[in-house]
Amino acid sequence: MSISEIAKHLNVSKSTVSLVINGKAEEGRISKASAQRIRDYIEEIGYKPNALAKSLATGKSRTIGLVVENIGDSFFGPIALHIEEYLRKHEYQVLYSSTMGDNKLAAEIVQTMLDKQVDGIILAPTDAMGAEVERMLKNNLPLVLFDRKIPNLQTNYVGTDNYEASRQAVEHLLQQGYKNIGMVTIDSQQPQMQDRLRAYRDVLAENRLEEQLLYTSFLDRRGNPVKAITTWLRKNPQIDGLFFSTNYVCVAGLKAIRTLDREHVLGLITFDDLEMLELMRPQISCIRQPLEKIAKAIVHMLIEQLNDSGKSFDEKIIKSSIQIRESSL
Amino acid sequence: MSISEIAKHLNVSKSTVSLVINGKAEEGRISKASAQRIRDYIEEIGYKPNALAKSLATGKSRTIGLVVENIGDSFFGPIALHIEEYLRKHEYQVLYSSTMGDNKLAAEIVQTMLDKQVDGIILAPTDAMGAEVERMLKNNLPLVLFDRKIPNLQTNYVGTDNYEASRQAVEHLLQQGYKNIGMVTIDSQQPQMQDRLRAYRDVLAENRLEEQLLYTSFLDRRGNPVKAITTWLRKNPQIDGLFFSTNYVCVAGLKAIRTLDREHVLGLITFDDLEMLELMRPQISCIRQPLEKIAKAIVHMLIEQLNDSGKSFDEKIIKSSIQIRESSL
DNA sequence: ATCAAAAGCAAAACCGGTTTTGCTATTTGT
DNA sequence: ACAAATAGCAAAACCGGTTTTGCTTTTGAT
Repeated sequence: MSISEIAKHLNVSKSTVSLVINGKAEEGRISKASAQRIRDYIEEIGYKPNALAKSLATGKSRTIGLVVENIGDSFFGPIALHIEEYLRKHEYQVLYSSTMGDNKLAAEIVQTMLDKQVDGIILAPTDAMGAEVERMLKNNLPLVLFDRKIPNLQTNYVGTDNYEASRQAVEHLLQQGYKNIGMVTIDSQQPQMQDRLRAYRDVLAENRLEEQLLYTSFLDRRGNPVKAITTWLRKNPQIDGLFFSTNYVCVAGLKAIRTLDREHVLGLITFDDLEMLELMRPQISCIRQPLEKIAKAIVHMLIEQLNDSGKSFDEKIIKSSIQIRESSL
Repeated sequence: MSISEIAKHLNVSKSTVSLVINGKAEEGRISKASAQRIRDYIEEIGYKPNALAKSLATGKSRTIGLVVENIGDSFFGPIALHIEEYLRKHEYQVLYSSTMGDNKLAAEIVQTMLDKQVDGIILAPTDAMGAEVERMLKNNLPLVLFDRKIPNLQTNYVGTDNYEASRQAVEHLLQQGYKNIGMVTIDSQQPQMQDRLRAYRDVLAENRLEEQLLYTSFLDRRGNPVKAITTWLRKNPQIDGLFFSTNYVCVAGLKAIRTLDREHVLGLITFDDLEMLELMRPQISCIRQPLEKIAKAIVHMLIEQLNDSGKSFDEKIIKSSIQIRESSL
């Protein structure tokens, strides 16, 4: 049932009904009697406005686009949950998509969201989204990047202290007495991955140790990360400590180690916590990003920009904590 | 830039532009020359139609509402990913929300989605959503329930063979020689949980064994499931095998077992696979639901109803497989 | 040469709302 | 008693599209 039908039924005009519904009876100078009559009828038939029509008229869709790499991932999934919960408090709903790291797909997704007139976008960009992001900025679209930035571009951003936390992780392994520390990461230009890598390299260089790096690919189906890590570890038996750059690399790494049955000689630490990690024996230390805090900061930053489009860009780094779990070395 | 501005610029009418954009130049009898001129200009300025306006006019939003329990969960997250991917093939986008098992919240979420004129809804209902679901059915809204049904209500539904798979799980433990098999589940009326429970009871009864049941609550924050399970196991030292009813119950159970340092005496099997499960020692068997297959079936069923609103309700049970991982008994 | 059919498009109506404008009837002020 | 102010609302314009209708003009057939 539409507003016009209601108006017709009550012998008033659309505008009158609309004003009453939106609590503008006063300023629209609608008599209390008429207002009440309209409210009663609305209540009686359980009228719910068509949000599309409303959005078209007001220019506000009360929908936010959330673009992540993979909603099924143990980092992005919970982040998405918290983002959704915080956004709900501000009466926004979420239109989401997973890019799976695909630039072309990511660009399409963003475009579709813009077509659907989202009021803002929360984006974990793929590594070549500069053009899309610049377009959004030019259109003054409320936008918050998270997890990773676009190099050389000023935007709103929420992330963690990738470099510092990674340094601590690697230094922890050194303090534990491991001498040949390897790192497994993905072959990606994403800035957060580069920072984690740089931290590893810096710490090793400062300690005059040799790097043992393995890049694995998770994107194309042909690559088998577990196998790659297994082969690499077999070829480098001197490695006694490992730093994984992110959650799914860690899972692949652990599988590889299991194959080799060498877990007892490795000191392990990974970026990102996984709930099951604390159950593993030997235990695996990790860098834990405070997911809820990150989500809160993202939403807060977005809401600020929604309320003041002239606001200058903001950047918030949320510190991660090192979760030490002693391996039974 | 809007269609009217384009029309004005080219000295044609809105309708002409619209017809050309939508590939209806032929049937609208627009000359090839005009059509090309319009197409060229569209291309030049990179015009993208306002999807809201389009939806309002056509009555199709090309958006599907996806309501899950928790998008951060290792079952719902990956399911959501696959649903999104399949829906994209049909050019639908996803508006999602997590209910966290809250009936009131779930009802609100569904209402907001309906207000936003979603073309259909994919729903893992909370345990008291009968009224909402009936309303949607009455409105002939394309709807697919999954993971759990509403008792006594005919709807589209995709799920797994909870009862059969659970029976196999419990029987597997028996075959392994475990004599006192307990079950940990949530205190919920959700039909899929009831089916899993019933299977456990039936198998035990058939074997004249005594039930060892623990219901834990994950909903209210005050309950501490790990502690509850720990206490229960301590009080029942005779238990030598455990069946967990779902993924997060399993995680809590494993934590409890770790506290007791009793893992070596327990045969374990859980509903739902977790990627890290295969890495645990001792290994934990599981019932693995084929997530991608389930997602595919859900989307297929929804698309069918979108294309034929008169279609009768369908129900698809996707078989789960038992993933046996031998515990080092 | 004449008339019907078809081509080519403009205009208008519609989707369901919001917001501004403008008209009439009643108050208020003097 | 009369003008000005205000109350109360209807009507219209608008958001940005789609779709139907209807008006000219051209083409084809006889």
